[in-house]
Amino acid sequence: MAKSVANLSDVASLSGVSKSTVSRVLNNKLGNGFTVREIVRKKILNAAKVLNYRPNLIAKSLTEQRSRMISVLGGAHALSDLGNIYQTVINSVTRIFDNISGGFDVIVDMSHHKPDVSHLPAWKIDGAVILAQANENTITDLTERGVPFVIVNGKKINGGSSVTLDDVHGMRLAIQHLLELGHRKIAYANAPDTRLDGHSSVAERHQTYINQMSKHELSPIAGHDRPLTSAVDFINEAVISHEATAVISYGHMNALNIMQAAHSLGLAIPQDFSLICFCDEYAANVMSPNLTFIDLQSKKMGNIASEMLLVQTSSREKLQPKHIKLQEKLVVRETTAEPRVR
Amino acid sequence: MAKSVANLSDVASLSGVSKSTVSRVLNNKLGNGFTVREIVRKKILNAAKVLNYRPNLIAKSLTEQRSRMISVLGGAHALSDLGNIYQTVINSVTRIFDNISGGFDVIVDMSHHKPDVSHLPAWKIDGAVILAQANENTITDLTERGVPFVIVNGKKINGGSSVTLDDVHGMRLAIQHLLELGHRKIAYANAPDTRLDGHSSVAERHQTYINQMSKHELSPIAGHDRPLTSAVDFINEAVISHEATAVISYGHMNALNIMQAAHSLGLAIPQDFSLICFCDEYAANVMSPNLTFIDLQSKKMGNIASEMLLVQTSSREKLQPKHIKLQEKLVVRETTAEPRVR
DNA sequence: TTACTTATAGCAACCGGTTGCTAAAAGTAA
DNA sequence: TTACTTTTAGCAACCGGTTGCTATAAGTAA
Repeated sequence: MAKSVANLSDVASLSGVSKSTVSRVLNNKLGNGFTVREIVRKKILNAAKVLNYRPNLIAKSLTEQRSRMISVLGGAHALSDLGNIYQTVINSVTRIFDNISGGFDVIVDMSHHKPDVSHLPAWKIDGAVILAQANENTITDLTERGVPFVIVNGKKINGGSSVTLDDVHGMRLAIQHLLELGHRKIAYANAPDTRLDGHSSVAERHQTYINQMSKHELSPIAGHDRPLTSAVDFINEAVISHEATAVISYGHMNALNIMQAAHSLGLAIPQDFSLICFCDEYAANVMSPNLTFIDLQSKKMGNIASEMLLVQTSSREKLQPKHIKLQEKLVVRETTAEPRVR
Repeated sequence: MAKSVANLSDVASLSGVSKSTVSRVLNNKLGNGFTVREIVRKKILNAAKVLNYRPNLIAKSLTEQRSRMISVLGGAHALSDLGNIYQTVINSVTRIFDNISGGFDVIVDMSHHKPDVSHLPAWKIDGAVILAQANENTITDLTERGVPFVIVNGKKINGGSSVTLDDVHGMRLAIQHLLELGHRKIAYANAPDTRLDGHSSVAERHQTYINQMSKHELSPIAGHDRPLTSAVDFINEAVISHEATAVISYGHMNALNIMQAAHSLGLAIPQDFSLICFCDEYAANVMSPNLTFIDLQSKKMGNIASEMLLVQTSSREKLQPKHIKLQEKLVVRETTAEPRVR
């Protein structure tokens, strides 16, 4: 066997017609001044099957000037925490594009790039989903090449669409829920240090916590303004010393640590204090007891991002970018309750 | 602006030489009967910079007959559990290929494929890493196209290399450790139902548990032969009714559930029972208290797989596949101790 | 039978690069 | 000055497809 895989010419010579005829038949591009007799058509189809012909997509995209590849940039974020929302986003993006007829391949970039280098793959892509953020070079690159992109859960950028979350609203929901249960001493477990540098959620949730507490004439509980490093220390300070009856946690990993620490300190949730955290349904579901949480709508973000990208890639002219902000939702389960009377 | 991105011809005409000269200069393919004057060289380099020229990798790989893409198949496995070993494998594979000079792009396939369809992307790839398993069509495809591949933590397959774990040895280590501490009633928390259908680790760990117990003339504790669905039920049965003093857990998610359930039942670890689980360092590190675990060597698997693939892709002729089996290791931390005297 | 349509299929250029080979210019020895 | 090397760079084919246009065969009306 000289060549392991057959190409168009092989099919053409086996069926005794020209390359162009084979191409048109296999791609069903009849009409437009071109036809074949049924017998020729059968012969070509048969030859293709016999030779196990697969079009070389590289050659194809060279002529078509499109690759049918969608790139997800920043996939490494999905590997950084146990079960963060980006995993869910990736899941829903791939699921949607997999089901498009005509088939897009979704390729996820997982590399850990230098900050000053474009993240884009060197080949042509038809669109990109950016998780959280991408460096400036990547954006420039995208813009220059005219590749449509959608940012998921990150800052809006000129030239691209975005789907973001309303963290202010989410924090309000959390505090309101706790207030309604009767809590007054509400602590906040801030993001750990390792969190994506300066992701807006860190500042927004924290700032809103402060604002809302002050709006209700309550004082923030000590510990809110430092990254959470030791959950045990945090509980000792906020819950034990300062008598907080509820804790709002930046994310599910914080919540996990706090739950474990509470147990080791002999505290029960929600009997000794209530716990509420920001995360998505998937993360909340694998924890026990079932967490009360502010739903980060990750699946919905993925779906919307995909739809937006799909519209842009299939349209011939360049469309105006769209920006969508989703409302976070409160889901009440087992870790919040009325405060114990002390 | 007619064209958004410059191509070889643009650079050629701006610098007043031919395409071929530009190609050779930009790729540094001098020698071999070809040279340029320094002045021409400078001119070309400059023109390329001015036009912000980027080679079209699609065209390039068409002629070079290689794409410099490595595909990781079965990435969806990495999204199924919180922090499973495949995340670590993906991390180390991308890290290694990113650092190769000449640059490989690692693209991770995350889609949820039908079982009867090849997982391979439709374009040419230079190599593949298969996480756990791939369906038959994918393997056939790989073989026909002559793409070298390495299976990580899955069954060996003719035509490809593999890196696997010795689960028998791992389970022996776990049991031996517990025996040495003085445990005699050792329970096993089997994989949950949702675990990759029939992954060999499920059967191997379970079977070895049975064999080792019997070898030491001990009886398996009830519950070992059913998938773990409710950790509370499991503890009630194995630890409370049957007085197990130690639990070996199939994976870290089991362990997490068992720890939470233990707390809710008022049992302390390791005071009331010891817990040991199969997982990798990453998963073990994010749990508290620090788990005693059988280290699944995920980073090492990723590294070895990458090295093997690298050798195969860079060699001209087809190399003999290699199969490597790694020893799992016992890491003793805080969740195992001598059994309490009852 | 002739003239004009319509059906059928191939030619050849092109997508954006790479590379074997050849041609022209410059250098060097005799 | 002539003859032969060496330096320098371009021609054109090729990778594996797509597609506008044209050529030929067959069909139909007059």
